[in-house]
Amino acid sequence: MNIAPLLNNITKYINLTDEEIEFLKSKIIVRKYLKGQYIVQQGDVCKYECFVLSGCTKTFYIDKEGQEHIVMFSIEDWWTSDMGSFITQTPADFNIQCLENSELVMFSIDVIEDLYEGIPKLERFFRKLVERAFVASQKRIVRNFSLTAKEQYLFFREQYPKIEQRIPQYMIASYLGITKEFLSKIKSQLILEQ
Amino acid sequence: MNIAPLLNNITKYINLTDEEIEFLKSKIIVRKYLKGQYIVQQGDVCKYECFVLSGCTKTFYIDKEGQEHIVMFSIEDWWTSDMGSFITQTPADFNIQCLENSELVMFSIDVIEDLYEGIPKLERFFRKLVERAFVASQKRIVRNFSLTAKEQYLFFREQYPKIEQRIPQYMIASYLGITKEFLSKIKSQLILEQ
DNA sequence: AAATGATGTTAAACTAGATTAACTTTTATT
DNA sequence: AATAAAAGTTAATCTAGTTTAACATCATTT
Repeated sequence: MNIAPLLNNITKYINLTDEEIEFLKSKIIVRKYLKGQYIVQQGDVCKYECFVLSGCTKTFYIDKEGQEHIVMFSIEDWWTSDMGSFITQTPADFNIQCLENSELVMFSIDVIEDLYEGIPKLERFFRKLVERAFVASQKRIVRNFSLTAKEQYLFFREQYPKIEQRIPQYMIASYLGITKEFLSKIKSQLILEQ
Repeated sequence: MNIAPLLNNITKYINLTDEEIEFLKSKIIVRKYLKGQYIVQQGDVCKYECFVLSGCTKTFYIDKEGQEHIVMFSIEDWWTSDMGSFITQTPADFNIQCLENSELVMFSIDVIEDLYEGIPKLERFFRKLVERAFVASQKRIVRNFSLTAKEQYLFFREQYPKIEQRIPQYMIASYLGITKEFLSKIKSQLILEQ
């Protein structure tokens, strides 16, 4: 198992000694999932924070009308979990499902706590990670309020060009909070315009 | 200056010794603002993370059409800042303005860094604080996608009854992402219903 | 008490995006 | 190659929420 991408990700924010890396390696689990498999199911407690080594996941929930709403996608080098469920160990609001065969590094609550004990610097790493996630989430709220559907789609396309190619359009529509029919209309408008 | 509410807030997540409390006290600044004064202005670098001892603030941005969008309110016992600007020390997306005379504990970047050095446990405290802020932000995105304006208003009223009473309706409309006219319509519908 | 400005309401006309439904294209399975 | 299933398109109709504009109420200042 090659966890170099994880180490790269962590050492963007903090430095690790060789012993710390060994300690980290001794704690983590790498797991493979097949396309379609669930990492977390709405209603269950989310047991892991995950780092994506390869593959792609979607995080979504099913509303009271049975409609699916995609909250985020995660590809290589991203973290994913239902953080609300994970930190409080209460039932998850979200499902996390693999859209491709994927390989993930899994951090259980116990492992995370052990790591914070053994490598206190990791507390800083995760603080910075969540700070950035929070800022991204705030910016998304802002976009939802001030951009039209077309503008949001253009933003998405520019921001996540790699994701767009790997994922069916109807899922992108769901992520943007619009119907697949309307996204289709936006795309045909964009073609006419250029 | 009575910073008991701040200490209470921190000791919800971590314990502090008497020396640590003294160290903390030696570092922080408490500042008073008048109604209408700005704590942060869009375009400036956000210099402080703030804890509200008393009063009330709104965090908002002005979009390209000159329209104001309120992102959050903060009252006693809440934290506020433009975190994106603060952690990267780049120009702020948001304004933070006092809606009432307010008293705030101000943490500059340097002070925060000193505190992390002197009281490493604070790293944990702020991690947990931001984790919760992130989860709340995610849940807000979910509500934006799956609730009607009326449902969102009812949720707001239930969740933040104290805030609703202190703030003009048109600001609540802005926070909910709807026009003041439509909120007015919703309210008159609610009166007819009961 | 009058006047000004800020806040809130009502109603008519409008629009971005949803819904429905029929159809086409692409991909996967036998 | 044939079939089925999944993904994407088009168009007509509908609706939640916006826009505009006129008016009403409340609070503050003189």
